[in-house]
Amino acid sequence: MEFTQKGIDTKNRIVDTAIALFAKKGFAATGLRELANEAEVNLAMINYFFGSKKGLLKDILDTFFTGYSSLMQQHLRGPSKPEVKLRHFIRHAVEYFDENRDGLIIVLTELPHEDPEITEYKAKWARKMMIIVREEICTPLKETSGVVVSPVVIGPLLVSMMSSRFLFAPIIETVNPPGLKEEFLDKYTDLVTGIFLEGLSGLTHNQDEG
Amino acid sequence: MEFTQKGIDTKNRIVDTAIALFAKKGFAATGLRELANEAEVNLAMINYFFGSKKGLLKDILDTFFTGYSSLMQQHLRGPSKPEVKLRHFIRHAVEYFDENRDGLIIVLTELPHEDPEITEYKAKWARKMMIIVREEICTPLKETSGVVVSPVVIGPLLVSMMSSRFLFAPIIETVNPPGLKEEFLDKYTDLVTGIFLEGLSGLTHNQDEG
DNA sequence: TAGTTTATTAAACAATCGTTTAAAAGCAGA
DNA sequence: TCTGCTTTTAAACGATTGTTTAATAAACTA
Repeated sequence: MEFTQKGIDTKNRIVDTAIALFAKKGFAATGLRELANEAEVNLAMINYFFGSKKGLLKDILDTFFTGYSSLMQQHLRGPSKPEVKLRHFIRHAVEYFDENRDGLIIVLTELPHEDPEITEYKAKWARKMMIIVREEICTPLKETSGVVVSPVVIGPLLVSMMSSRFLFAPIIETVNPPGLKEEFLDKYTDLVTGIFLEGLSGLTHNQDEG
Repeated sequence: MEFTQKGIDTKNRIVDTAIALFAKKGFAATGLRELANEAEVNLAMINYFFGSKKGLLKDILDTFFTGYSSLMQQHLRGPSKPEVKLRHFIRHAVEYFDENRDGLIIVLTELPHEDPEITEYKAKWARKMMIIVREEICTPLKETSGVVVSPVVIGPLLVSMMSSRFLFAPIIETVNPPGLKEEFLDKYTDLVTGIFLEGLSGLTHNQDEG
């Protein structure tokens, strides 16, 4: 079964609106008819291209994980010192999260939920990422600084820090009107990097007020 | 409408199993019939006590927010230095998260989702917490250290750090079998506190391997 | 152009959803 | 025991769910 150009177009249209809707309303709370209408696509096309609703979710998760995993390979692997690599990685990861806010929200909100079809799949990615964190951060850190941390603790901690602003964004923007600041991303990256490496006491002269 | 003891019992039974199911499968993915069966309660009792499914969710969110907000009032308010208060607060918050893992997961996974009935409600709590963070952390930090951070950035960041392990727990435990370590909570608290205040470079001799 | 594959459509499928109803049961105080 | 209130029950409500089917349209290939 080969896809033609027109087919790819509608397939992308489905994925794009699915990402937006799943992030806004949640995966389970989003109906396929609503999705089909929003994407201006016939209802049956979703099952035609993705087999099932969960197949569509898997496709979305896969895209996000692939991009994130590639970022880890690219910036965390290598002989440099962990602190140096972390600086680079955090900058690119935050940027990636910003460009894929909805995908990030879907991943984080669906992560804890048990679903036999999806769980095994998520575990596969988790394993892959834990290995990198262990080999590139935990082990070197132990050898050079004597600091012993587990990858299954420091990994999620780092992800949570980098994604915090984006996960809370929908509710924050109802409290604090969206800043629309050009420099926000840089400031946020500096803050996360600074705190992760040197803590609150190591911060000097950040200004992201507003 | 006054509740009798028997009524309170079944009401609690509904809430308890709802917390477990909502955390495990997600709010929208959990059916009321499944919940009623699990709680060994008649289906109609849910609407009888909580008005609607969303009413039940609100009740759960409210309990969690009330407890967390109380913790902020208790340990963040006061004349002590921010660093000192933060140490105390983080310890108690992590403990609270551990004792209410399922409630925490429900809050975090439902947070980003748009729902007119719930959004306004969540915003009310968010506002309340932001005020405390601003007055007790951001402002003092600015005056003493010159460090300028926004409460809508540092607040979510701190929450994300403290909750990271619990949010990722379900998927991590499929990769790394649950440790069941008595001392884990203390180690985790020390790690979060240490990184938040002094960063990765400030850590000395943590061991939570396994 | 004929033949084959891919894309799209409207309609129907059975199942489940949250909610409501009206009647029965349980339980209090008088 | 009777009265008024709370709790519980079974049944049905209409709406919506994800999925499938069979037929048609469109696109590509030889």
